[in-house]
Amino acid sequence: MEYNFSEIEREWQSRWANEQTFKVEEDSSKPKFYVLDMFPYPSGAGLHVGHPLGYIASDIYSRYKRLKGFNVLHPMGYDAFGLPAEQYAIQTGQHPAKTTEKNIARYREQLDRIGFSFDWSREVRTCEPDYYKWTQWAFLEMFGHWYDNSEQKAKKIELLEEIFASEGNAKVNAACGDAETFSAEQWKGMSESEKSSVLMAYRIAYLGETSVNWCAALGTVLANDEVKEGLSVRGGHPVEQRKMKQWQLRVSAYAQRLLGDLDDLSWSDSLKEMQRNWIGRSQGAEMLFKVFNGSEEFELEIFTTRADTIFGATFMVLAPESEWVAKLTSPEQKEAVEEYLTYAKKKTERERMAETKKVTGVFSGSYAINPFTGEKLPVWIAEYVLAGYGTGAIMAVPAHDSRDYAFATHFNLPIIPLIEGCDVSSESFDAKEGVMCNSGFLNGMTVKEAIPAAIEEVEKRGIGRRKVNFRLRDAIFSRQRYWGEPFPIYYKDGIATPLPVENLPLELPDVDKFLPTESGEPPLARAENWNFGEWPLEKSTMPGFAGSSAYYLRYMDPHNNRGLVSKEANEYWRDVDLYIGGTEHATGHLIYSRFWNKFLYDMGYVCEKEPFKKLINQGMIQGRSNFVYRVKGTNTFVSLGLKDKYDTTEIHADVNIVSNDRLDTEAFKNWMPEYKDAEFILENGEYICGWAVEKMSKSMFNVVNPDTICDKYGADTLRMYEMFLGPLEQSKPWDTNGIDGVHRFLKKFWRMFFNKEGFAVSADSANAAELKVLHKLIKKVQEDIENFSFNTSVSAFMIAVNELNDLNCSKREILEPMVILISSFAPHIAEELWSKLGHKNSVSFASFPEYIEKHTIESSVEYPVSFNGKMRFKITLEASLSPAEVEAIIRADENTGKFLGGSTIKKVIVVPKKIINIVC
RNA sequence: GCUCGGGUGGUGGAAUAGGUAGACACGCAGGACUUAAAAUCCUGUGGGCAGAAAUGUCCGUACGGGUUCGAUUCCCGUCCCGAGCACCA
Repeated sequence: MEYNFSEIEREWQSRWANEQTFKVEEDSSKPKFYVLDMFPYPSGAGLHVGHPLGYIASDIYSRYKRLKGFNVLHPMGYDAFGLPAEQYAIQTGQHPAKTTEKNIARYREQLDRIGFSFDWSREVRTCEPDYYKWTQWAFLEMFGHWYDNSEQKAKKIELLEEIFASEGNAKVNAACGDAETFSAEQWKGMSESEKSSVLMAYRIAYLGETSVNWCAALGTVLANDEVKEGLSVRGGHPVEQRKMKQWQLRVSAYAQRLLGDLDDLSWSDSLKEMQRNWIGRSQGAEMLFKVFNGSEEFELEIFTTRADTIFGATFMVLAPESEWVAKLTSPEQKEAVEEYLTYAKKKTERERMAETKKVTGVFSGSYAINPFTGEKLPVWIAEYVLAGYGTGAIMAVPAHDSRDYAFATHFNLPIIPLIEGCDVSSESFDAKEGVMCNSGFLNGMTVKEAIPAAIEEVEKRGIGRRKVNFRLRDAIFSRQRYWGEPFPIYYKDGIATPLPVENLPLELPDVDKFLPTESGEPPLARAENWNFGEWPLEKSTMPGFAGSSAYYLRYMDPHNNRGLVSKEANEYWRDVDLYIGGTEHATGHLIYSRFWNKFLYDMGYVCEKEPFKKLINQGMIQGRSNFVYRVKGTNTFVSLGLKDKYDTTEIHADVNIVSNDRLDTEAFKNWMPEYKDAEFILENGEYICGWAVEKMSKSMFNVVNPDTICDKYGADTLRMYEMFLGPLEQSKPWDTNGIDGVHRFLKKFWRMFFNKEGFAVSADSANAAELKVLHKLIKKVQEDIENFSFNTSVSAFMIAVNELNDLNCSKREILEPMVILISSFAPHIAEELWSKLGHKNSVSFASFPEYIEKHTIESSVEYPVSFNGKMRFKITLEASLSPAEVEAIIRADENTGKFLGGSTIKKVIVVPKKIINIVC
């Protein structure tokens, strides 16, 4: 009987859907396991074979855990708000909701064909009001709270108002923007509007002026992680810096916790490292320098991580945007400084980056006093100092900082070396090592000793203090766009006021066009009556990461209309045990989600402080393009091996008409009209194509649709082949060349259950050799799945089937456990065989221990023993033995090196170089 | 520039608490079945040398050193590729 995969797959997919096989409920009798994929943005292009890679891996793991007796939550949904749908809407006038709906339907169709065990009853879509109600709710919670640094916890804003009313803000240690110190009396004397602007500086979701990434082409601001190399990640449009009033989330308040809690997560080192870099903790000191502008004296605060180099500070530098610039510019320098400021302002972020090597700056006319040497230090203004980091001012130590060095050389400022024996004649000595010199009381200390000693001295003199700085900035939360969550905020007499919770969700209104208004207002300004009562509503919408920040919580309890997630559901499912997704979210979604979760944790809404316990980054699937070579000026194409004999042009050929790099020449002629009359110069009767690894995209004609693979080979083959392609976490090109091998394997496996008459599985009991194959397989596959080494487990199946074929084995005792084992990888064929074996239930819930665990005897034991008291040998025993039995056989006499109990050893191989293998 | 990965046959990749490198698969070559093709099955397949053959032997995990009885694996240096961050003081 033939392996008719299309019929089998169609039948089982509809049964799983009809019987809701994978629907889960909270069940306290079973341990929970939560497996999550990063949900997709449903783009118009549909899925290509690269997209499901992670979904296949997570599905294999989910099915495996289900077999192991876990109650597995494995949901799927759509990150449905976003720029592409809106851009498409602007171009075509079609409502983004419509295109999104259509794209989702297409995605769902494609996903269903691959045979995933998702619980679709829990599907979420971020653009549905029932869903974004809770995104808006979380925003209001953040608006209603402030962050207490002393307790490292978010607290209610009402509490802050009480503190202000009773003692002012002097003692409040909060994460906040600039706020003048005031007393309780002053607070009470403030107007509503003044109070509101003070409180705004403390809120976790706040409206504040900040330098933002403005993308003119998209007409909106972008978060730092949405900008790469000065261009927008979506669309690649130029981005410039602008000061604007925007909604922001005080992510920076959580910097230390986001950093610290990283240690306990099972994430890859590289991903953790990326987050650490992004958070960018640096420990140093803030120091006060006396500055004099010719008429007035001030104290200028700077930040440094190298307090030890204070004796080498020869000048000071201010960021052009620093508020100190105005105070410290002397009348003589006024013109030069203003000219420089104009120059710096006009530069876009992109130009700045392109010119990082270019040294620019201007002298302010003021001087600072080095508190340790008493030396007069000129204060400069230069764009290499950033306003947003530290205090926007630095002490420059050219001998030991390469940027200061470049500046000092350019403007001819003094350089004082501070490390014994270092050479600073051509470059600075940046390493934190060596012994200090020219440094007063620090002389003779190593740098490591000098740093804390210097800070201690600074603190003692009362001119500074220890300080930790973070690179992580608050997240810009407004977008001047249409297709996003509206803010539940209205402006009452100009004061930002939260919408009452009972008015949520605030639904996205209809507009006539999706463009900004003529006056530059966001598209929501076009909506009719976009007001709350008589007051205008906020016209920005929330960014893409808003909806994806808490979706994993919503899956736990997706239909709850009283809360984001009920306490019961949350306490049962707790956190994501396994999260699979791309590394491109390392500094975006994965930071925001963790922040969002920690905030909800502080509120007591969720019970785990981290959302994603284990995280695997699947590699990207790149495209593998094929080329044909057209002889210049003709319509003749020459095969790869002969192309050097001609003058040719390389042209992309559609990979779907190429198989094993052999071109289907007839299909090629029909592919495009211009090739209709193409002629070919063949080698050995075939046209061989060239190939290259490129991004998978339409323009390269290398996009492979999973549907095509399912039609030709079936979903089970697709699933196993994607795993077989290589290690999950490695990026690799999609290459259909090897898929026949996997398909052949499934056919072979299928045939093991049949003879000429039909389905035939023997009831005879298995012999030792057959059991050995099974045991080896069970051990290997279980180990591999636990280690996410799916490619080697596919190999293990192939080996087992080959070995059993050699043994002519078709015994139920062997085959039945194999069906269960393979069901994670190839669920359709497994279900079919399982039902042919006479089982009524789905193989997904087979009694795993009954079949598998009774076979998990160690089939091969590697046992180290000591020999001559010195050397260690590895002994390999190729038999089904318990560790105790093994020990009885191979225990060696420490002194003589002779093996005890040697009578059971059948064969001892001593190969050259004294390696010993023993076969029992 | 800094950080983190990674360099193994014609190809994708196995094997690292150090122990017979190249599992498995693709491709290729030869063979069986077939009028033929497809499908299926069998054999061979890192390189050099010797041999009619079984086989033997030397060289081989980017390159150069080191530790070790023994290194693809550990250490030092060099080169190359990929990813991330990038004036963060």
